[in-house]
Formats: sequence, structure tokens, C-alpha cells
Amino acid sequence: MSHEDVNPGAAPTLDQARKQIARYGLEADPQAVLVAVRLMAAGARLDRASEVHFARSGLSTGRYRLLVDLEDGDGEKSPSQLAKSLGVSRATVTGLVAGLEREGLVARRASTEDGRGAVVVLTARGSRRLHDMAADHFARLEALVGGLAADERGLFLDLLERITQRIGALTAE
Amino acid sequence: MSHEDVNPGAAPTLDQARKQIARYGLEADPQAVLVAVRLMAAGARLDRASEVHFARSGLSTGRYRLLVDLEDGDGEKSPSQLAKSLGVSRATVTGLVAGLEREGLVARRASTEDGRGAVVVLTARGSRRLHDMAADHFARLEALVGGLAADERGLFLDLLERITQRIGALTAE
DNA sequence: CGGAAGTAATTAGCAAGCTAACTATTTGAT
DNA sequence: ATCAAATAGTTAGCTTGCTAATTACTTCCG
Repeated sequence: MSHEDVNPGAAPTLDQARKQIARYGLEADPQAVLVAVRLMAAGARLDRASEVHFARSGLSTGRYRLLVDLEDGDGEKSPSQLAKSLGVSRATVTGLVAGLEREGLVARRASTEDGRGAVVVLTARGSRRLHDMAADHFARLEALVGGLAADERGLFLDLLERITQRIGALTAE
Repeated sequence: MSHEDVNPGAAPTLDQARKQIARYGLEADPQAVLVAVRLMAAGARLDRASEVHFARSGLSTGRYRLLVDLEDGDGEKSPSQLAKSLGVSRATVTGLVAGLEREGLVARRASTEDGRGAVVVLTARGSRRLHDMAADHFARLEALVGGLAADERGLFLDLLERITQRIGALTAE
């Protein structure tokens, strides 16, 4: 065995990126590759941590986002609208709503205007759940970013935005 | 209906963050919250785009990472080591290896040193698959980050690192 | 106004992660 | 030397997301 610490879930290093690029005889910029890979890794880790975080309130990330989306609106929305604003498929919304309805955080009614449609309504219980979570939730979000000064946060937002705009490049063609 | 574009999978805005914080009567810094929420949203989107990207080569993100991890080493590793370095559970590795083995990209041997252990070996076919993907893959990673100048990339890496260090804060206690 | 095409929601079935439980082996402490 | 505890790997069962197919209703065109 060597002396390398295996370093669980390790963020990849610049050297690793360089080695890979060299191995394939490519011209890519190791630093650019590193940024992409690190962001992906961070995203995956954050996703999982987020699930754990929301699980404490008996929710999942998706369910929480759906509740917030309802509360941000007038408290009701169709599944299709929810799918669009959450950026998930309608099938996923069906599943999320089913779970939330089972817990009484949300109710479903048939639409009065469109015979095909449904309307998802935030219940008092759902609203209360959001309020109960709020203080802890926002405190944790702040803590996550607490290592950055205010101006650094603005900078980070800008840079992140400029990367996410190009996510399509991953799958384009 | 209002004039708001529903803006599919919309990144949340500073105003939305402000409104939420106000609704719950909290003191949180809207910009800090926005950074956290945007990063989470970006992570989720990137994750899904990444799956689509790797699916073109008949892989998933997890399977790709496992292959790369093998190639970065001496071409073989135990499932436990893989789990540690990939930051996933051993059960997940079992599943990934099963899939990769089915496609002949990887092979499994019993460990000679430890009667409980196994060794996962990258096959020639697995190695070839990585090479075949490399040019396109790295080009896309570069494109993702192409909106940032070299010094901005360094900056971004630094800021991202300082946030990811605190992911634990989301789930701590 | 009648039928084709489009849209809303759900259902079924898939992959990736997880935890918990189980088997087999090794380690280590008495 | 033995037996308990730790470790390696797998399995089973859960959740979240997806796509594709199904059903029901609207819309729109001729």
C-alpha cells in the first residue's frame, strides 16, 4: 500500500485532470476541465446533502421545492405549470403531489375551466410545514455560503450563471 | 394570466429569495440564500445533463466515473476502494460494476490476499471506450466553462471550494 | 359540426443512489 | 485456540427522477 490518503469522495485535482488529458493525447485546458468536473462533483454532493436536510422535515428536495413554488404563487397551480417552473417532467410532479397529498400538505381539485386539468392547492398544514422549517432552513443555507464575503457572493453568482447558461453544450447536437 | 414568462426550470431570483425571507419574518441575507439555492439548482441541472451526455456512450455518470477511477489507478481496485474514492456506498459500486461487467468494460476477480475481497479490473474494451469518448467529452467540458476567462476560472474554483467545504453545515447536528 | 391533432394527467417500467440486513472471512483479544 | 467484533461484498427494498404509453378532454380546421 502507498502513503496516499484515499480521501473519501475526493474532489479531483488539477494533476488528475492533466494526467487524463495527457493520456488521451488531447489539447484541453486542464483548469477548465477541472472546473467542470469539480462543479459536477459539488452538485452531486450538494444534492445528496440536500435530501438529508429536507428529510428531517419529512420532505424531499423535490417536495420542498414544489411547496415553495405553490406558496410563491397564489397557493395553487396546475401540475403542468408546476412541472414547468420546477423544471421537471409532469410525471415527476404527479409523484411529488401524490406524496404531498398523502401527508395532507397539498390538495388536488379538478380544474373548473379545463376538464382535463387539475389544480394543486397548498393546504394550511402545508403552509405551516414551510413556516416551521424556515428558520432552520435559511440559517443552514446562509451557513453554506458563510465562507464568502458579500462581494464574493455576487462574483460567484455571476460566474456560476455564466457556466449554467452553457449546460446545454454538454448535451447539444 | 400575467405577463410573467414561466421560464422553464427558472433559476430563482433575488426578489424571490427576499419575498420568502420576508414571508417568514427572518433576518437572512437574501443574496446568501440566493447563492445557495442557485448552486443547488445548477447542481441538479448539471447532474441530469451529465446523465444525458454519458448516455450517448452507453454509460451513466456513475459508470463513467468508476472507469476513470480504475484507469487513474493501475487499472484495478477493490469495490471498497472504489466506493471510497467515488464517494458512493459499496452497494452502489456493486450495481455499477454489475452493469459494467455485463458490457465487458470491467471484469471481477476474487482477491488473492483476502478471501472476502474482490478486485475490479478495467478491460481492454473498457479502456477503449474511455479513449473513444475522450475527445468529445473533454471538448464539452471545456465548452461548459468556455464563458470564463482563465483567471475567472481560478477564482471560481476557489469560491466553489470554500462553499463545498461547508456542505456539512446543511446536515450537521 | 365532426374528426384529427394537440394537451393534461396518470401509469408502468427503468436507472442510480441510499440504508439495513445477511453471508463469509479476517482480525484481535483473552 | 477460540470466539467476538470488524470488514468485504451482495441483496432487498426504498425514493427520485426519467421516458413512453394510455386515457381523457380541447381545439381547430374543413
